[in-house]
Amino acid sequence: MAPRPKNPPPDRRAEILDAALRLFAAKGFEAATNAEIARAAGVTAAALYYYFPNKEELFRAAVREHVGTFVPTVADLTRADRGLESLRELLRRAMDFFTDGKSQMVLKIVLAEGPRRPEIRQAWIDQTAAILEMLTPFIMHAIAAGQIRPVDPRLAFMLLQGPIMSAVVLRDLLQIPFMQGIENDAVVDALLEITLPGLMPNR
Amino acid sequence: MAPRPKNPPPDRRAEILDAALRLFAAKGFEAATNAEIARAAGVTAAALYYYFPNKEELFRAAVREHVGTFVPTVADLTRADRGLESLRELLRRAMDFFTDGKSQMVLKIVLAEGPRRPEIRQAWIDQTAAILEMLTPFIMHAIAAGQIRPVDPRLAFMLLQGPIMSAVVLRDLLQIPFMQGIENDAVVDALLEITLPGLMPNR
Amino acid sequence: MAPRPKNPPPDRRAEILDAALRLFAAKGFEAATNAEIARAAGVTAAALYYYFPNKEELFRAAVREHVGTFVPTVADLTRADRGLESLRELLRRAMDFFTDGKSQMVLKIVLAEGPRRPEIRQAWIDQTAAILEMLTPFIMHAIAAGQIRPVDPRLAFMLLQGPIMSAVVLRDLLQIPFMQGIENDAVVDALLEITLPGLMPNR
Amino acid sequence: MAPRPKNPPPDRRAEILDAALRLFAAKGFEAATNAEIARAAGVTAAALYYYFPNKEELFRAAVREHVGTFVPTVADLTRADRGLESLRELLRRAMDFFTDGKSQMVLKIVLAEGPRRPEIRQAWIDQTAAILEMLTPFIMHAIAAGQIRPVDPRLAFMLLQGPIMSAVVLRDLLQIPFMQGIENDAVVDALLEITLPGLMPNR
DNA sequence: CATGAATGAGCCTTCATTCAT
DNA sequence: AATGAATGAAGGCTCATTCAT
Repeated sequence: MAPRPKNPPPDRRAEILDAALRLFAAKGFEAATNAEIARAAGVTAAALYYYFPNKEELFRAAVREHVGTFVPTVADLTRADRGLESLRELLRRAMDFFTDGKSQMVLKIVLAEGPRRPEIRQAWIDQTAAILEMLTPFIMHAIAAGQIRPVDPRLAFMLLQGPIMSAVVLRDLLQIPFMQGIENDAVVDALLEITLPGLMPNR
Repeated sequence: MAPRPKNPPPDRRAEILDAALRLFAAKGFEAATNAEIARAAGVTAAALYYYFPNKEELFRAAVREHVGTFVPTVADLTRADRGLESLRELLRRAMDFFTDGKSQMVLKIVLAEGPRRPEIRQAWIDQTAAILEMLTPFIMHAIAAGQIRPVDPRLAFMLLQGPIMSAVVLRDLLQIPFMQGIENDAVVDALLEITLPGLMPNR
Repeated sequence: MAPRPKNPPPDRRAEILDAALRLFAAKGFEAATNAEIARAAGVTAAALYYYFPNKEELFRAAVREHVGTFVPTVADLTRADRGLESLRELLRRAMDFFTDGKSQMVLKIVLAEGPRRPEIRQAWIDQTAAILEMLTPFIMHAIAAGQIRPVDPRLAFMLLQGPIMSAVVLRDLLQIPFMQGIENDAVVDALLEITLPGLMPNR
Repeated sequence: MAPRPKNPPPDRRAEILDAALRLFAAKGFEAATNAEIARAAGVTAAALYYYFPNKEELFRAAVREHVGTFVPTVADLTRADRGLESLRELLRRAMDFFTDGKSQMVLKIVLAEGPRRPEIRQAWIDQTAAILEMLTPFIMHAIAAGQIRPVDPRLAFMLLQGPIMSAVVLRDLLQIPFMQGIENDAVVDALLEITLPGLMPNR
């Protein structure tokens, strides 16, 4: 007899996490109700308690699931250190990453709940730390190689990441009309053509 | 059944708005309860309804009170157009402004509730629009004068404002340990010495 | 110098009682709020407490003002005992009386609150008692005179008053469509031509 | 946090409706609180919201449940048209029906809330319409058969139903002392012996 | 594995009432 | 004579959570 693959095994847990992330991002932790999440996941509110001890944990799990996803990308690019080329690629990837739907959900959540929920903040801290730990030696190396001028790596980070964040927040999250129509590439190009040269050593 | 403190007739409305802003920033719209806000303002929850029709309106009023406060500063500096000097001053002032307690409260609220509350988003949009309307001609003028190279003013805005936002969000709102100890001046200096030169025309 | 008649002295108390009656009839005791009544009377809610000790008393006063107004009419007609002629006149007057706006307000209130408010019920009891006290001897007299057949005066009362009440309740208070268009006169005529003959002794 | 009585799974919904009807009749819609109703039904106030979307709907459901219960009786009696005999029976049944506890609750509610709540009024309208639709041809038929004299069926209705309503309202709802002790039979007899003969054609 | 039924706690809101002015 | 400001008490409703089935 043939194996019974049956219709795709409904991964309830994943479905719930998915619905949860969506609703937490859309309405915030308090305003998103268990009932709503459950409905979106196709189960009953009571069912949530089979998979998670409580709403708080469901929330954490949903966020954890997606925070830190960008770290491997950074790892790859810094490891294969091709200098400025890697940096350019990194900026491109970062911009694309934070333009993705799920990333924006997480970002929304982190910006909204991070300031008041230690665990959320911590998750973001961990992620940032991981990235900076890889980026810092990379930048130091570039400085030593005379490719960029000596700066506090944290400031360099802000200078490069800030505009990306600004673009995502103003254009996507707050949807400021004036900022609509600015392409991801335009932002990255501006970084590459303006900020990056500024970072280079005066000849 | 209803005694009442008397003596110095304080500005209840202002006190309530103050407490409201504080608590909304600290806990979010949903999590901040009327009772809490009232207590912080030294009145009863019922008193809130004497001054505002409901929680929602109190919230809006509290936010409106402080959104847009930075606009006059931009107006002053762009009007007295002293070129790059004005821009430098503007960056310094912006950094200081968003480091102020009240501004950070508003920022927290806007980042948290803006994506889901049209009125909040609109308030921020209006503010940004006002600033950009003054900044755009200013930048165009600088381009015409050959002081900076030709760029989309919106991208210039992102390049300059992004790092400020990044600093405030990462260092102050999310309190990422790695970012602690970075002074406002350092950020502004980095902008002035790195991004700004990058904006200048190639010699 | 001429007398100073000034603009009609605002009889606040009367205005308040008026507004109160209107609103109590329209929305019921609980649903009619002090603020509403006050607004309708052109004063502040606090002002009500200058004229009445509390909402309850205002309510009673408003009802008392108008309950029993029909008694004098009955008194006149039974005193000047012109037999059946008086009875006919009485029915006509009763029908007209309860068709009047204020009477219907009171009736609405009595039917709604009477069953649960002893004072209201009592006011109605007193009124009914007064009427029956005058009507009973009148009917007894008519029986003795052989004008109507011997019946329990209370039943006679029901037979004659019931249809009037039915008309007012069904047509005016509940506004049953089917009953619209029935004139007061038609009801009175039916009573005079049908019930009254039935009351007469068999020839 | 939420234990619960179990054992005989009683019909909660019915129990709630029952308690609701009782309390709404006794204290009116506004004055009857959810907590009270719930207590009377042996559940928590929150449980009401499991079965009904809100207080208003609970109210409607409770009333609807019992309005119109008398219609089938009328149907039976008019269908099996035994002329005046049927009418006599109908009056007897009507009197008994409206003397029943539940009917009086509903009547209280309709008289109290009908004038201000369209849905309640409508329910009563529908019921009355149903009855009149059966009664009208019945009366026309009796007229045609020369059993009663030609009258507007609506007036005939008032003449017969009015005294019943009067009896119930004055004796039972308002509990006017003077009207106590009047038996249902006495009212029906009066109708049969006085009003009915009046309705008959003059010989 | 999932649900239906139910609850306790708490929140927003309304309202009658007070009292200094 | 009347009001503005404020309150205490309560009410309707929501929601996370539980548990027997």
